[in-house]
Amino acid sequence: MEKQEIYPKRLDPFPIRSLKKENLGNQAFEQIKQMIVRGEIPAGKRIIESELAESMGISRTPVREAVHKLGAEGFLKPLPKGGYVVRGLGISDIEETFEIRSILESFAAFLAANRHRHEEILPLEEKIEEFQRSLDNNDLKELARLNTEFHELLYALSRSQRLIKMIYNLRDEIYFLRKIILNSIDMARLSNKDHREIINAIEKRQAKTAEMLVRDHILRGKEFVINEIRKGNVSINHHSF
Amino acid sequence: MEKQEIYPKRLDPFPIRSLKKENLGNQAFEQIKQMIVRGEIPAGKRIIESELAESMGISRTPVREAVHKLGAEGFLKPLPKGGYVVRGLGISDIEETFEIRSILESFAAFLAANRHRHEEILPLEEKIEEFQRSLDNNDLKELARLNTEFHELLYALSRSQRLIKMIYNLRDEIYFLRKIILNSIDMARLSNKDHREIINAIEKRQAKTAEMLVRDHILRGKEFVINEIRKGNVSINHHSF
DNA sequence: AAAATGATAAGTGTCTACAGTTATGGAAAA
DNA sequence: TTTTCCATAACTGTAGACACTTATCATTTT
Repeated sequence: MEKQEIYPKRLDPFPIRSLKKENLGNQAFEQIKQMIVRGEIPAGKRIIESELAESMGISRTPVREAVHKLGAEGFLKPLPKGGYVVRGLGISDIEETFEIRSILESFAAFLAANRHRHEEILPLEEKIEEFQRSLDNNDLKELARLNTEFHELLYALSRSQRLIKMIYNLRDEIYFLRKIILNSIDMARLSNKDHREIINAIEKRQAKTAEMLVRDHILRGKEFVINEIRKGNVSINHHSF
Repeated sequence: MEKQEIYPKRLDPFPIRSLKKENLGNQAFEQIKQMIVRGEIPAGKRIIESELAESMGISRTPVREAVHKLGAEGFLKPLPKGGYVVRGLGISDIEETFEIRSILESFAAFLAANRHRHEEILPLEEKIEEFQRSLDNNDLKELARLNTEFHELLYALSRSQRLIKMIYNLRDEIYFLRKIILNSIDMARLSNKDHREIINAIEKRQAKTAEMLVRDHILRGKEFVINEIRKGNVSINHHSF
């Protein structure tokens, strides 16, 4: 077989959290991470530093830096004799990730209920309205973005930088699943209903209620996703060998 | 001032989780991490790659790899114009870390209650007994090790690799605080009493009870530590400038 | 045809060199 | 003496080279 691995260019916007124009190492990190979480590099594929370096027009050094960081963050799995492969996620990995998210995000909601200032609620309500409008217009492609923005606003209210970072990391790990729920119009409606209730509880500083609502929100999402996978409506990354 | 930064050698054993003899990059990672969490490199000190490289007898490349990973994991804070400084922890960082730990570790206990096999309880009970003997003999220097081993055995029962890794990371971040609680004989006794109750609940598969016990266990630890810091009995890293 | 062998290619880990940038310190100017 | 300015030193980021290890594949051997 010819050496013709092509790494496709940007499909749709991936949330780059730290977009201060960075050095090559960090740029490489974000780009490669995108390719992985989107499945553009299939699970099980070995990472070849020189290949990536060439395809990005830079030297191996910054690529290497990026690859090792991705290894440390769990997106790549080290091989016994050096190098990495793209990690694949089995159903139990996905369940695990949803469950930990349910713990962390519900805790963030708990903190948000206690710590938010009143003015900070309005932007969240606006996101909910916007989401609703997109639903009513059947404009489904906006939903993923609005959903992400809603959650990011929400977590910020927890005032816990560490917690937020952990949540983002977990979300990125299952980035490729993010649209499954919202593609079902019924689930999308249910989701926004949840959001309303969550904001309601937070606004009234009912921390325990908010916590419980978020936990159930995420666990319902988990059940739906797992079911879709089991029914074969969604394919998760398979090892390419 | 002369260039004479000396990085002291190993004081007491730091738990190296992956001690398969690694490449220089990973060795450097572990070594530098130790220096940081033990405060051998003071908070606020800028990391100088060539300095570390020389002191470890290797080139800058593997050191650089290690330093960047430590940056990604939060042990080092990036400087606006390149390079890193050792991050310092304020009281609120410490509170934050304890709180997230309380969430994650209590969840691990919840899972452990549901997922453990019966034979796995005995080793935990033995650790508790050993801890008790050390207490009775006033052999306090063993307590930190036994405590760590107990908790590691416990988390393993959760069968959730991701969760365990997150817990370890958080524990490492406040490694330098680990002895404060156990240095108080009263708190150490209380701690082992907690451990007994926790194992009891887990053995009976009372998941919710175990969860609650662990949460309170950790939050009590937090209160104690914060108080010691406030009273000035313990000094947390200060920026060296 | 299957298995063993060895040359070659592929790939990581490590080192060194160098460019560009920021900090330092001392001499010149006020 | 204090401030300004410039040369120099100190570092990081990036590239490229090389050594060593592992995989590949054609050729020989059985």
